[in-house]
Amino acid sequence: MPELPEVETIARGLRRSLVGRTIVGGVCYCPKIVADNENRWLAAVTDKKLKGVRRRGKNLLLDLTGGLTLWVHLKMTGHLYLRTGDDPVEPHDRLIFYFRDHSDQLRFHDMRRFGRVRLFSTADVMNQRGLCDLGPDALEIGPKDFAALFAAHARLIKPALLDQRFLAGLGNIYADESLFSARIHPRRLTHSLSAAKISRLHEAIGEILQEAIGKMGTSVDNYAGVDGRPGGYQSYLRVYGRVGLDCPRCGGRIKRERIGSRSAHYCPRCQRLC
DNA sequence: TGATGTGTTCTGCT
DNA sequence: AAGCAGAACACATC
Repeated sequence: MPELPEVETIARGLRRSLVGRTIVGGVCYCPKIVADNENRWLAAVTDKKLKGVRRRGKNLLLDLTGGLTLWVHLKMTGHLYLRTGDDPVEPHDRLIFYFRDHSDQLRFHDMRRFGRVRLFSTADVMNQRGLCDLGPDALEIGPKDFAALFAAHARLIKPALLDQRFLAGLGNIYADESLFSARIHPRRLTHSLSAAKISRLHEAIGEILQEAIGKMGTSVDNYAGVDGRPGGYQSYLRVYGRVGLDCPRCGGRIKRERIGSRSAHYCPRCQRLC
């Protein structure tokens, strides 16, 4: 499940491999993914050059010449990767862009078809729901704004961290890992945390996201970068997916519990409620 | 065969 | 108003 570090890794891969290149066409095998008039849409990006790639939370914005921006959300099982014209189309490839001068292709692959690739004018794209209502980016927010954000809301911290309107970029993996690192119980209320805990959580989120980006993301459910290489952070996970194993910090037993209708992994011994 | 998990949006409730 | 619960989406995996 791509979260901020995986999306950032993809953004960097695209910047390295495709910025400056011109799209000469495309094909869509799944109208739902483009959520629009597929033919008009693909025709509109033909002969446009990829100018740059931006990331907002878990969203990717591919800025094209002609004042156009492709908005990509990978949701749970979306992938973006490079192939050549010699590579056979794979079963869940949903959308393929062709590039000039090479046989290179950018493919959007999505087993479960929750992902979206949509085209907007660059001026308009940030007004769309899902972008205009994003909270501050988890990697960019400063300590003071972070503390103010938590003080301003009274809600369970785990669902808050997953709410992209509250803070943008974390998903289940990094939310659980960050709470573990800061020794905060996932049921704590946002406004009830001490200044020291808030500060520690802010640091933990920054450290964990940066470290995960350094490892090119976490590969669970087949995540891989645009070059097809899996990430390496899965070896460093301390609570996510480790139910019943020993806590690496205190030796307690890691628990999984439904909190806010999502699974939360934590150590009940070193992440206390009070 | 059927339950599960996953991100987001939507609806409806308190 | 704010936050929460549950449903819906789609499908491989167990």
